[in-house]
Amino acid sequence: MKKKVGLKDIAAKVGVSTALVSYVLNHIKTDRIGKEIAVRIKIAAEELNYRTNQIAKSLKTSKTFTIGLIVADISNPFFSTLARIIEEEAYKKNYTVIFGSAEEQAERSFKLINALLDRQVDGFIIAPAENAESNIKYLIQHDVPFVLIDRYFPYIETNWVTLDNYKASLTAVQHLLAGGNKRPGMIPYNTTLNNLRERKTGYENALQKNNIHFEKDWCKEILFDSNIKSSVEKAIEELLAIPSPVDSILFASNTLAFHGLKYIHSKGIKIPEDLTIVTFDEMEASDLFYAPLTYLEQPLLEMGQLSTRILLENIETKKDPVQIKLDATLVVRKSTLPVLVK
Amino acid sequence: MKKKVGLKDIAAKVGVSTALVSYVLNHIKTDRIGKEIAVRIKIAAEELNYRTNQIAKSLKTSKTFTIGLIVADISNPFFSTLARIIEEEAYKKNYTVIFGSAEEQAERSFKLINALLDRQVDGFIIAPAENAESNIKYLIQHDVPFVLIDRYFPYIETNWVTLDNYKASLTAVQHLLAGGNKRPGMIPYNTTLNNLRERKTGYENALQKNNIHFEKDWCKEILFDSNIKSSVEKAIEELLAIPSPVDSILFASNTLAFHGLKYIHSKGIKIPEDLTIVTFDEMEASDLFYAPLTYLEQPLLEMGQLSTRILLENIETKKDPVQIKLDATLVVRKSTLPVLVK
DNA sequence: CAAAGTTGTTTAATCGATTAAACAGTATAG
DNA sequence: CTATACTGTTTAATCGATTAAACAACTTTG
Repeated sequence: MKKKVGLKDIAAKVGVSTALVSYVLNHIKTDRIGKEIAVRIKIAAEELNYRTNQIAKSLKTSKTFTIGLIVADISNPFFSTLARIIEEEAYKKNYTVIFGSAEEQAERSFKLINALLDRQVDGFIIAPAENAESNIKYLIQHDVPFVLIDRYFPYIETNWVTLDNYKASLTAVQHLLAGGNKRPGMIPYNTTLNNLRERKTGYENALQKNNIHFEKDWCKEILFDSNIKSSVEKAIEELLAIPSPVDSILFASNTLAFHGLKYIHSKGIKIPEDLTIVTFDEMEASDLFYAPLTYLEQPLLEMGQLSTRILLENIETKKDPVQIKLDATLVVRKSTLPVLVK
Repeated sequence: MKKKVGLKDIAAKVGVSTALVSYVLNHIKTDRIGKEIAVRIKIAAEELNYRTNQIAKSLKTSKTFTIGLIVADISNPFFSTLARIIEEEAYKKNYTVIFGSAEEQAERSFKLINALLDRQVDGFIIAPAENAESNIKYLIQHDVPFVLIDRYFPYIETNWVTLDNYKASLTAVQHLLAGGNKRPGMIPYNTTLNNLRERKTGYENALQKNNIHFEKDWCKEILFDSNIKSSVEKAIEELLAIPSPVDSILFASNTLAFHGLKYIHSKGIKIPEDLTIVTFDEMEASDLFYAPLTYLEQPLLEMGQLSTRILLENIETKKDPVQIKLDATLVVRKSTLPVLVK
């Protein structure tokens, strides 16, 4: 690369010390600095196209104005949308975002965290993988500011922003019941991740509250790292094969719903006549389906902005942990249109 | 944050100079260093949980092992998938990725480039916005290594990796004609971006090669920053309103196809019986449609990996510009099934 | 008018590494 | 037995900023 312009070059050109240049360009001690020389320095900086070397600045100030974003998979629309929002919010505050995909693996996430710590990021926004508690504790031990997003660990006292998954499930099931369904089934994940478990709990408690006896055959968990497509197909098959089959299904994610829907469709099952469907997450893909899905929309904008703001505040000065649960919005579409006879 | 362990601490613990510690940990001058002391240094580093401060290292070596990724919109699946691939490839080589969304605005992209240059990124991978030539020239002037991806400027001699858009369109139109269509229409973008223009050129030349007179009413351009939904609807309406309407449509992107399909469907037009459809980009969303779309699949993995590798090579040592056009794969599905009578 | 305060600027240490060059001690060669 | 080469390690400069403290030259104050 070309040799870069430094404070030294400006100082030389104007005939002053680098200290003075630094003061002028950083608007420090403005009251003490000669007005005329300040102007000359600014002009020289402009003429030389000076840009401050953040690396040098960071070394001295131990602040990089950089945040690390670690998600399971940046190509997943949920995370990439968040990433966009976070980057935008960070950019406004002069921060820059480094990201990494941890692929749902705690070990990979640990490596990423360390790689970014080596680069002295000022803090992290993390959607932690299953079993990543140790990573989180590591950050706490090292006093690194961070905010968990989407997922959190109930016994670790820290910042997080997540959906109120329990409530969301409750809402969805209430909606199913209100539409006349008698035997709502669910396809959740089999995982220790708290946010996903709460989706299941919400479902169960909704049944309970409505005095519906919950049959365990109504709920088929999908292993997180299994072949999603075939597991979902098997799950649906089973839900419909029991003596009194479920009349509706709540899917715990758009991926599950996507595969489920394809299978249901291929079996000639009619939605919502034969089966009513609700899913978590936006499901634009079903816009083209004859029965667009009713879904629980997550407030991604709020989630991304809040987590960024909380992080930046924590970087400034240490605060008490903030824990936020946001509400999903039920977007009702054709897949849950009430059908009179069922 | 906790005070961090530095070379100095290791040096103090072992009773040697920081220089020696640095040599040992970086495997330099291994032949000269006492075997026993090397072991003691490594052990001490381990015990103290030493991690090198990349900022300090970068300042001295003027290398950050960081690359900047600038795309129009990281939440767009095309770019987020690329981002994932690029990050993965970079990670393998010990590089880290900083990204920014330029929102298709050259000005924003310029700001991002400078912000990342301030952070001394070693190079860039950029999907340039329309009218961003000046940004690119700026990088060339400053001798910053970079690779353009997806888009490029024909008169700027530099590295780029893109789809062979011309050929892809050609393939798509050939496919339409082979299926018995006589009047293929197209909905491309109205833009100066070369890659998108080539899609239109490919379409036109395909007609020419097959001795089909191209009616300009067969092609309705969509403004890049218009309200896509309504422009597409209007375009389709017009394509079908002419005396001899088109019998097939090639969409220049998945976004266009998505809105187009919704509209076509709402009008009760049958695919492929009444209208045959092909689109650029993956179109998983249509998996749930009664007629999944035939599409031109882009080799994202290759694109991402190649651009990353080319960039890293250029960072190592300056090379001659590499320019690569990759082939799309036509994935044939129901939307172009040959219909005998039309 | 001497002491104290202001003003405008410079000096020099520092952040945490890297690395060329120096150096002391030992081994080898002629 | 010098001179030379090698071994193992340290010294000290450096990357490009920041910033407390020093300083010289004026002003003000009592």
